[in-house]
Amino acid sequence: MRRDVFQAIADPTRRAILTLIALQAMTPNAIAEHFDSSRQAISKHIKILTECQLLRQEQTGREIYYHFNPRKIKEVDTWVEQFRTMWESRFDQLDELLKKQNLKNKES
Amino acid sequence: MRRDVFQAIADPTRRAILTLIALQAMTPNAIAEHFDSSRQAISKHIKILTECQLLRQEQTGREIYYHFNPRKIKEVDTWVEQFRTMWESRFDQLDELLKKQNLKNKES
DNA sequence: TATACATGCAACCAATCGGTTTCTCAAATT
DNA sequence: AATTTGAGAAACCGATTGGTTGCATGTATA
Repeated sequence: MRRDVFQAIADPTRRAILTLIALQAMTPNAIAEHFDSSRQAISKHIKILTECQLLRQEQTGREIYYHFNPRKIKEVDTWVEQFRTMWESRFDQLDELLKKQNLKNKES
Repeated sequence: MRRDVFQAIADPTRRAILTLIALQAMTPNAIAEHFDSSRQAISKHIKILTECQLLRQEQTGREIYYHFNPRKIKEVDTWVEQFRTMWESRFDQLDELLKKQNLKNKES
């Protein structure tokens, strides 16, 4: 049972659930109302998100409120981090770098 | 054929390929040497990464060099962005905020 | 206490995934 | 010209996925 964050956010429905829960903790029934799938299908998604700790439960009576855990989504950000400098260096910045190197070549 | 970036990076082998290619463009054979799977299995991963534009091809003779496309991985960053403020507001920062509010309450 | 409600779990199903082996094709090498 | 090499495509296979329906259980409510 591979249950890592990347596999969890691969599904668009699960990403939508996260966006929903991030705004406000909700019960499975309340979450399911936002989707066309059955309550059980949504419950399965919630289970997967909970198993990889993207959500945590808070039981009150017979209702279970699911809360979003920001720290876990940070793992994705950490992985993406290694590429950030690459898209931040735009073409014009690259051009500037090349110009400088040409200058340097001229000088030497 | 669902071919979005999130589904592409769900697989750990594909994430490793991206990390590899980000450093240097490589041919399928060169990539496959870094893994235990067969060349064809790696080729399938490359195909998926290419189809969602995380990689782009550059053919030279019979060899094909695969380049990393940073702009596409930015899509993941954009999605994660909506949660960033949530994990950046740590408990101590929240405590400070509460202290300030207490102060404000005292003053008023 | 009987009934309705909220939730989770199990069984089932078609589709997809990640891997393999085999084959084809074009380009390089001999 | 014959052979080797790099790469993609096809066929196949077991495991997993995402969905369904039906059932079990604990909690509120009439």
